Amino acid sequence: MRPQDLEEAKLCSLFSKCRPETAMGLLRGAFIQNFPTHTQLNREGEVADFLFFNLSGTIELTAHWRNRETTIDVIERPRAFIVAAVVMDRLYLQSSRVLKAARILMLPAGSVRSAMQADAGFATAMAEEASVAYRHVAQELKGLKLRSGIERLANWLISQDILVGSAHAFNMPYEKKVLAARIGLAPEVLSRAFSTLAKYGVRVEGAKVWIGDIDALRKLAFPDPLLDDETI
Amino acid sequence: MRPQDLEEAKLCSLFSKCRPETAMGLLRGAFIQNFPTHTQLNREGEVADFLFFNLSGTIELTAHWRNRETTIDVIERPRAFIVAAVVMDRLYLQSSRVLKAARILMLPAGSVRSAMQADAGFATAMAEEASVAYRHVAQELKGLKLRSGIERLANWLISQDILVGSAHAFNMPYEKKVLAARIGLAPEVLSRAFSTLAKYGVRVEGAKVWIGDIDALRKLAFPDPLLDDETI
DNA sequence: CGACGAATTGAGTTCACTCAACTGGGGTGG
DNA sequence: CCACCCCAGTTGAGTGAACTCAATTCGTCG
Repeated sequence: MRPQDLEEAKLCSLFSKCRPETAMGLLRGAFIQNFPTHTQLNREGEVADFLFFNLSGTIELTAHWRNRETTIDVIERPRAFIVAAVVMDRLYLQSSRVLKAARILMLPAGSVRSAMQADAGFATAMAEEASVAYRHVAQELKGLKLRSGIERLANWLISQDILVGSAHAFNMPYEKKVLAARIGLAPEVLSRAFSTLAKYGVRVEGAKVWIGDIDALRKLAFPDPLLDDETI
Repeated sequence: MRPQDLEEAKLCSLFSKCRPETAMGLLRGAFIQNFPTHTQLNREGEVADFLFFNLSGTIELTAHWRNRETTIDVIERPRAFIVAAVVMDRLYLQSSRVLKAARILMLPAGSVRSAMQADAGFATAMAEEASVAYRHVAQELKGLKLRSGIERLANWLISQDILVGSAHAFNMPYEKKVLAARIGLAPEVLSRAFSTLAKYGVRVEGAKVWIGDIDALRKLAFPDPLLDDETI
C-alpha cells in the first residue's frame, strides 16, 4: 500500500476510534483499488474473505433466487459494506457491483476479526457499521411493506432532492432500471409511476428530473425520518 | 438483581467472550423481567434507553407508517433485539411486543455503549448481535422482493417444520394474522394461500398444520440457505 | 449508419388488497 | 350451565396494483 493510500485509509470512520497500531496492523494486509463501472466485487454465497469500504463512488448490493434478481441496497457515500458476513465468518448474502466508478478499501476478513478481539475501539466501530447497515435494510423493508410503488418513488425523489441540496432538479444518479429494482418495481411500472407523478409536478427528461411542486409531492409521499432519513 | 438471575444472565451469548468485570458492571444496572403476552416493550421513535435480550419466549418487532402497521421480525430464540438503535444512540426503528410470555434481560443503553468502549470482547459480541439482526432482515427483504406470497408461505412452513424437528406436523407458533404480517400478506390472502397449498399436501385445522408431501412442497418452495437458514 | 441496450407504451393477466358477510371457538356473565 | 359476545379466521365478490410479453422509440457507442 502506497504512503498516500495509507493516509487516506486511516481517515475512514472504521479507524476513527481505534488505536494507531490496530489501524497500522490492519492496513498492512489491506489495499485500496479503483474499480470501473460494472465490476463485480463479490458474489453471494462465497465465503467472506474481504471487508469492503467504499471511499467514493456507488455500489449496488444485489441478491438473487432462482432466476430472479433484485437490489438490496445502493451505497452512495463512504461506508463499509457486507460487514455482517465478515463479522460472522459466514457466506455473503449479497453480491456487489460497481455502479459508478469506485475507490474501495479492502481488508482481509481474518485480520478484521482478530483486530476486533484486540481493540475495543475498532470492534465498536465495526458494531456501528453493522448497525448502520441494519438500519438501512430495516428502512427498506419498512418502505416495501408499508408503502405502495408510487409512494416509494415519491419518497425516493424527495430523499434524492435533499441529497443534492434541495434544488428541486437533479440528474438520476444511476439507471432507471436500477432504481426500479431498488424500490421494488418492474422497470415498466416505474416508467408509469413517473407519468402518474406528472400531476404532482414531477417532470422527467432522460436522466434529468424536476420537482415542480415539492409540497404536493411531500403531501403524497408523507416522508418519515424513521423510513427515509439516510443518516439515521 | 437476584443472585440466580445474575447467573442466568451471565450465560447469555452477549457475555460469552467478555471480561468478568465487564459483565458484572453491566449487570449491576440491569434486570431480568417476565412479561406476559401483549406487553409492549418499547415504541418506535423513542430514544433507545435499553438493550433487550430475549432469554425465552417470543417477541414481535413491528413498524408503522401512517395508519398501516407491519411485522419486521419475529424473535423465537435467545438473542438481543433492537441492538442497532442502542449502538448508534438513535431512535428505535421498531416497536416490540410480546407474542408468547417472555423472559427479558434489560441493559441500560448508556452502560452498554461504555462497556463496548472498554471491552473488546463485549464490543465484538455486540457487533455479532448486530450482524445476526442484519442478516435476518436482509433475508426477509430478499424473500419479499424475490418470492411470491405462496412461495414465502411454503418456505415458512418448511423452516418451521425444521425448527420443530421435521415431524411434518406442528402447531402454529403464533396467530395466523401475525404470520400474515410477517410474510407480507393480508390475513385473507394467507387463508387462501393455505387452501392453495392443499394440493401440495398441506393440511390445516385451526392451529394444527400437517405437511403431507414434503417433497412436493420443497419443489414449490425451493428453499435456499441464503434466504431461509435461521442460523446463518 | 447500424447495432445494441435502455426506456417507454400498449395490452392482457395475475396477484394481492379491500370490503363485507359469515363461521366457529373461547371466555364472560347472567 | 347456557346464552351471548367477541375476535380470529374463512369465504365471497369486486377492485386495483403490479407483473409479463411484445412492440416501438430513443440515445449511445462503435
